[in-house]
Amino acid sequence: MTRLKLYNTLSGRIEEIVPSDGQPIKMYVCGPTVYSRAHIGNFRTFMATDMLRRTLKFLGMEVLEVMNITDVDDRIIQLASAKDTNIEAFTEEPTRAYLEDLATLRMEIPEVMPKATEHVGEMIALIEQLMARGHTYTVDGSVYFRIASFPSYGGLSRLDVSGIKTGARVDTDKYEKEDARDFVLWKLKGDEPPWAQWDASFGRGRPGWHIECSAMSMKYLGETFDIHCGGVDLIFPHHENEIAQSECGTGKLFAKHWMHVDHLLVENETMSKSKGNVYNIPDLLARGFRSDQIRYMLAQSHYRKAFNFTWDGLAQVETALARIHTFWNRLLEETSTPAGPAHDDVVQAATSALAAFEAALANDLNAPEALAAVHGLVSEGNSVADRGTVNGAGARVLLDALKKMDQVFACFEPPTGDLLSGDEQALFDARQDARKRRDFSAADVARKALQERGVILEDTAKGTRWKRVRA
RNA sequence: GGCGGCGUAGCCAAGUGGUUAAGGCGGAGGUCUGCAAAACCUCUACUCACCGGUUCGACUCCGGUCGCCGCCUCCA
Repeated sequence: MTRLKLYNTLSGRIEEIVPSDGQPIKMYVCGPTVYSRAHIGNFRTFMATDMLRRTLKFLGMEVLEVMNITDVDDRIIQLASAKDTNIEAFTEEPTRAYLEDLATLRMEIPEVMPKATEHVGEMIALIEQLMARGHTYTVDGSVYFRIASFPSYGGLSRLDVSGIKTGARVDTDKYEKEDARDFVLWKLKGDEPPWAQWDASFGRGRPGWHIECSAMSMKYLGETFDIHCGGVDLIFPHHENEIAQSECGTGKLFAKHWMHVDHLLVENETMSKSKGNVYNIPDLLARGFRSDQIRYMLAQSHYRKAFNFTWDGLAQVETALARIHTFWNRLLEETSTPAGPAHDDVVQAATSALAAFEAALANDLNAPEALAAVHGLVSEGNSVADRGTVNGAGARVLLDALKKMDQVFACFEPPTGDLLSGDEQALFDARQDARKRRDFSAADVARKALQERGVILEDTAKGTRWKRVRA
């Protein structure tokens, strides 16, 4: 079995992912905070983790993935209060929208998607454990983690935390801490509404942000698990804090492997509401792009490199992906060609493309290189098809290879189900009639009319095909 | 200031201490076609920000310069 080699933030090296005997690969992804619709930057990260889990499966491994839904946080409480509602009602829509977007992008649904509010008990238990082991202190009823009690703190981010001095930063928590590096595990009941408070042995209040990931990951994956994923911005302090509270709570190694996905920029700028460049999935769909094109765009980049989203780039994706779709359709048609064994060069093309594809992904999820293998298959396949040496069996071999690759990219299969409208169908038929009469000027009029509606025609030996392009 | 990353053709983007520096988009020419589209063929970086160094040999390793970016504070 080919092993996946993945960069590990913890060691700073590329290391193999090896499942514990008989166990699935256990991965945790820091999921969305459901206070508004997730944007394409969020999905850049989640697309990378989707590619990770699909690659693991492609390489023959089982996967157990947990992705949390953060449904308690200051923004949520604030927004829900302002709307005179509560957490459950307020987060319902953003959560639904998130799941809808995941489906749109054909991301596999993680095996477990726990909500923070449903795991406050586990968080309290972990905090009690930390208290018992002497890693906490309490100020005005709020419980803090004492970083001084965890000497290896800072190992993930390689930050010299001693430089972070008390009072050296703006403390938005408005709670007093012994040391600025310390972080809150439990916030004492303040002026938040009753629906944002929970009872704990150490006082009524609400959990800090970091504790939920520790509690939920360990509940479903065990105290030590394989891969922990998230955006690069979470390395510090979130993941650093997770490690501290988890390892101090259990005395065991928390996550073996840390995968961090770099950010997405829009036209070379960071996304921000003031710039008006924060796009979400419905925004892109509204511009006429299809979900498979959006998926291809997000999946094509290397996860450890900043990805620059541009409208021009998305337009380039349209053409590149159309080439693959056209090839797929061509193979479907060729499979009905008379049988006989597949030619050697066809089998060879499929085999070597698949090998290159697998090797690329196994090498730290090198998506661009994997895509090169896909396009290589398309080129060679088209080439032999043009030479007429692809019979039904050969086409099936090529299509099987492409389908195999699509287990990871999930956007190579041409969109189906799209139909011509009545008007369009009438124009299409009229053109076919005109062509039969060899009245080509009439035929071209019909084609032009269809083109203006975004329908492009292709006359082939097996009939006339049509496809829709962005108007 | 500290830590880290990036700079490859018109655009996007891989890559390696040593044969012709992947692939896609775009462009040029050709084949095919009623015309197109699709596809195929040929061409499109004598060069990998710049300057030094190490080496038999560097785009790939080291040092420096310039430029861009991220983190050190909530953030995918």
